Amino acid sequence: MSIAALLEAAEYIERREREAEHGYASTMPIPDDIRTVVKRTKTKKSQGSRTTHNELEKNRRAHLRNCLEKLKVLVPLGPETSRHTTLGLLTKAKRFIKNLEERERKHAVHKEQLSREHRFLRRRLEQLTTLQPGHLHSLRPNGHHGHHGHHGHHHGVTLSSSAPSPSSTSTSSLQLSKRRSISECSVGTASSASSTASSRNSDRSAGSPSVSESDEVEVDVIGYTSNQSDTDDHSSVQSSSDSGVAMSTSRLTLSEMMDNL
DNA sequence: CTAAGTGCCTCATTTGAG
DNA sequence: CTCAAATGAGGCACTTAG
Repeated sequence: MSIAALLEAAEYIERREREAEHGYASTMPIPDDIRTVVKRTKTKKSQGSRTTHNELEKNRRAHLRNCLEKLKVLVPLGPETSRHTTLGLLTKAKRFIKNLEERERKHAVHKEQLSREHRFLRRRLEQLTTLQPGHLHSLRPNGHHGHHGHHGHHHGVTLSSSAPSPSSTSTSSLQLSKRRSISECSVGTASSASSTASSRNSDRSAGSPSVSESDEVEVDVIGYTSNQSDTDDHSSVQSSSDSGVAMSTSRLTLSEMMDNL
């Protein structure tokens, strides 16, 4: 039986139930058999009242049964569906609801994580857009200063993240960086990643340029290296030229980032 | 205020399936 | 035979119309 058929059946039951509405206490038209019972109670009180009461009780139980049937449709009953009791059904429903709640909680946590990430990236973008081209050069690690004047008018910049205390890397940020580098680093990133890696290791002494030559402002958005500190909402990650820690990774042009946001 | 109606609960008994 | 479900019956609490 298909889900659609089950839903249709449930809907039918619900409709009938709404119409009958316990068969009493309803403004809806009451079926003839019930109406006669009600009439009878008004004439022959003592004897009929119990009958009415029994009818009402029967309807109430039918309503209860319908609800259980509907619940049965909603709750996955597993392989031993043939032999189910009311108690079993209710137990399974309880477990089912708990599972749903658990999933919802996990989703909420994930959503919060993503929104933090989103906030962080937004801030970074704002920082970059407000920076003047001249200032961008100051973002470069110290080792690059002065040596390569021929970069001249280029706006190319490698985002270096200031790591206030490199030893304070949290586990969550580690996971974050791993996930990011796996999911977001492209093949084209490899060169930039390696270049930033080399600059990280040697830029204080050798100073090989990690700045790409481009007419647009290039942003190494993501892929923090593992020794990089990252607080919960990334608020400690700032562009600073003296940390010597470069963010490797996928390069997006500023305009591309704008498009994405 | 009171009788009647209604909803819910509980207990005893019956019924039907495994 | 056992067990779960269905049914009948009685009772209690609450609401409502007269």
